[in-house]
Formats: sequence, C-alpha cells, structure tokens
Amino acid sequence: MLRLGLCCLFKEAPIRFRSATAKYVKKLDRAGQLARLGELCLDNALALVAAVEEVHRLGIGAFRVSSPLLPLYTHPEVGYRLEELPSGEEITKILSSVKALKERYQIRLSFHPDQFTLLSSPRPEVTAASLKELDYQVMLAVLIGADVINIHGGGVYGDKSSALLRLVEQVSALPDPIRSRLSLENDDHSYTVRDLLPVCEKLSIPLVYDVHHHRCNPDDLTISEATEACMQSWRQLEREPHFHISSPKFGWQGKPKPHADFIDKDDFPEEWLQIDATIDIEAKAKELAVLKLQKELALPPWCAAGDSPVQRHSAKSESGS
DNA sequence: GCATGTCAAGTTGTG
DNA sequence: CACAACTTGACATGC
Repeated sequence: MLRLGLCCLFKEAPIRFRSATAKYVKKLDRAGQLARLGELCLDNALALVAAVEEVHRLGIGAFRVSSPLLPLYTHPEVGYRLEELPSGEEITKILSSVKALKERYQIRLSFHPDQFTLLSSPRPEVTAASLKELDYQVMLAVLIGADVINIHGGGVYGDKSSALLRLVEQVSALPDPIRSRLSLENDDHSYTVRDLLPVCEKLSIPLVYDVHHHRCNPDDLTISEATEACMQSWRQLEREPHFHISSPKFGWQGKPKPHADFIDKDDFPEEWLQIDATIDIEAKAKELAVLKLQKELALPPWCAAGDSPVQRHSAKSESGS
C-alpha cells in the first residue's frame, strides 16, 4: 500500500504553527522569554494534535513535523528545555497524546531538519550545533512516536570522499535513539543516490529517495534502479520505505528549481504505484496537492486497519490486499 | 487595521 | 561579491 504524506503545513485547513524571532525574544528578560516561548510551544503542541486529526480526516497517511515546533529550542542564547517552561508539563502531556493518536490512526510521522543540520562539515562548531539539533529532534520524535529523522549529506568542501568519511564517523558515534531514526537523502546539487548508497549500507541506515533531486542532480542510475536500491535500504531494516517528490515551478529549463504548487502526475514515477512506501509530497499547495495527486493516481484515502470500514466506495476493488 | 521588511544557523551556485 | 536556493510563513514594526 502506498501512502502520500503532507509536509509541515496546511494551505486551507486553519492550522498554523507559531514562531518567534531570536531578535525579539532576546529583548525580554529570562522570565519573559520563557513565558513567551512557553505560550508558543503550548499553542504548537495543540496545533500538532489538530494537524494529526486533520490529516486523518483527510485520508492522508503521513505527516512531516516542522522542525521549529518548539521555537528557538536549540538557540545558543535563548534556547531552553521543556522543564523550564511555565507549562512544560502540560506541553509534554499533549505531545505524548500525539503518539497515541498517530498510533490509533496509523499516521506515520517524520522529521526533516533543515539545511543547517549536517554531519559532514570540517568545522567542529557546525557539527556541534547539528548534534544539538538532532538531540532536540529525537527528544520530540520519541515523545510523539516519529520513526524518521531525515538529513542531507551536507557540503562537499572540494573533496567528496573526505566529507563522506566525516559523515560516517559522526553517524557511527550517534546514540542509538538518533541513529535508529536517521536517514540520508540525495540532494539537488551535491550528493546523489550513487554517492550515498555505500554510506547508508556501511552505517545500516536507510536512504530517502527524492526523485526531484535525482532529476536535478542525476547519477548513472535510472529512476527504477534508484527506487529499487533505496527500497532495499529500508527493507533490509524491515521498515517502510520513505521517498520524496516535487514538481518544478518553472519546468525543467530554468536553473533554479523552486517547488510548484502541485505535483504534475506525469512526474510521479510509474514504478512507485506498485510499492509499499510513504511518499512525502513537497508542494506549496500542501494538503490540496496531496489530495489532488491521491485522486489522480486513484489511491484510496488512507485509513487505519479496523477504523471506520464504512467509507470504502473508491471504485477500485482488485488492487487491494 | 494593514502593508511590509525581517527573520539563528550552512553551503553551493548564479547573476 | 551579494544573493537566492533549499519544507516558506509568521511576526514585529511602523504607517
């Protein structure tokens, strides 16, 4: 069974995640900072509950949780721990309830730390900040029951093989709760599937295959071959594969490839229709894009086994099981 | 009220 | 050399 996933935000549903700038927060005294940040975290924890409910309601099977769910958590000056927040205990409780919810609905949750989190840098301060960020995200992942924390290879620094050596060294040293959730993803200018496959194999971590990045930054593998290889990396670990797709806003001729509002269904690799996997949909129209693609591909709405067997009128009856 | 410029962080490629 | 591109919106500020 194929499930499509929504990334971080909603276009139409009135669910918003709040944020704060460090510049503003720094102007407050510590108590003021914790009060403000606590308010944001509480709202965001509640918004996450609403998000999982909404994703379920829409028949979507996966949700990527945005990294700044707890705003500025790892900031060097205004960072904090949940216990320090006025409503820290309540926030923890709400986040734990997300885990129960996602299990009931069989929604898969994941994290995708942004471009500042990378383990190949020769600069120790960059690596230290990245490790701190991973500590934060795994704390959240454990609380809410997310099984994937997906990062890119990072920079090349003029020498890919030594950058990858540093990456291997860092990942090997990660504590198990992080390592067991960590995945690598091919990116659109530096690391291809071909580059990362041996690294993932060596580290026993899976490879998230982004087909759009593969098209921007190709290697000698075809889409079918890359699909198969990445599938294997998950199956070896007895885990559901996790892929990404997006469509370019301005077609394939322009240099930069910003994401389009929707996915062009012709960009969806045919071979993906046959597999058991999670496909994160990276499109600006958010849940509208997921639903549109789901419809165009004739996928049934995602619903938990044993949950409301009522609304099962989606035409196709022989592709099941 | 509402428009608008500004956000912590790294790295690469473009213009 | 500065700026955009990467999940891209939300917020504080100033009219």
